[in-house]
Amino acid sequence: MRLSSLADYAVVMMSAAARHCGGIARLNATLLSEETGVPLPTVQKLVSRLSAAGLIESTRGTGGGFRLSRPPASISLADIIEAVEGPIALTACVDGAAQDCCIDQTCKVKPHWNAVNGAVRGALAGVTLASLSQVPNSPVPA
Amino acid sequence: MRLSSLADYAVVMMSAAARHCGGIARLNATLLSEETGVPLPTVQKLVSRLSAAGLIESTRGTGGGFRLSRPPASISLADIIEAVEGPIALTACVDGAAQDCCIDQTCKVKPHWNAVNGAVRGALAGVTLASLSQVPNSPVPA
DNA sequence: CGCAATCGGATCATATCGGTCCGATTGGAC
DNA sequence: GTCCAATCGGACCGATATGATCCGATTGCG
Repeated sequence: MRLSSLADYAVVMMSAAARHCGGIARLNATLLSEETGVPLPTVQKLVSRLSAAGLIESTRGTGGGFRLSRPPASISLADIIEAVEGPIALTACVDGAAQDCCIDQTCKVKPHWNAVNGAVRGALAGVTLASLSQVPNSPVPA
Repeated sequence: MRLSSLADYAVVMMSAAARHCGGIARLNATLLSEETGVPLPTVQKLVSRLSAAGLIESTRGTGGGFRLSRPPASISLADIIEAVEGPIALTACVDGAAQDCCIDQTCKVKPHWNAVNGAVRGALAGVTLASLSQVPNSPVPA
């Protein structure tokens, strides 16, 4: 019931990125590490995952870096957490995924997990990077 | 963002207990293990934690066992999860607890976590053992 | 008074996670 | 055109936390 520290770092990172450049300018992992205090290798790992998830766009080479691929207002905590931790599900027995759960048939609890998962996910989806960063002068993303 | 399997087992156990006896009769860990399919040692461990949390009352000795200390309607998922996993908090930086978070001062995200935690906890607190026992189509297990 | 059954705590193996390192790729500079 | 430097990307390794197993303490009954 506690998200991994990587996910926490990712939220902080994305929030810092949104606050810095509003998703327009390009920044590198080293700068972001200095800004947020997150260890550089961890930032790099997170950049990899976030890039694979399509939340940021990374560019290699000298002068490279990355930037938000979407406006901060359209990136939610759910997006970031899913990118880092995988699907948001409190239990492994989400429907659609066959499990080795030995009590699969007699389990009366399983039908209720989806509702709970949806509620949790909704709570996370309701918080965007824009609301996290509270950027004063850029309320409208380009 | 996924609760431990122990918590999952605990919910299944409590649900089974509520369904069996409605919190009145007394049952033992062995029977519950056979009913739910949860390994016996795990059931015993969970009984210990749940008993320590005050959710169930255990009795030692021959013919002992345990029973729900409260009606199923007044026991929620939040209670069970907190008993097994500790406080419900997505991050370690809940207010009131000093952290070694190096970005404590510059962290703009921290004030928002409490709202998210509250939303998640509310979603879990809204589901009680009584509602878990009620299966929509109520198929009688063999 | 002895025995059996049950909970309770302690111990150990396992798996996931977090941190670190090295290589592949790309842009710029000469 | 070639070399070099900076950066991302993936892979390896150690540490922490979790889950399962085992043994002892306690209690009721015969």
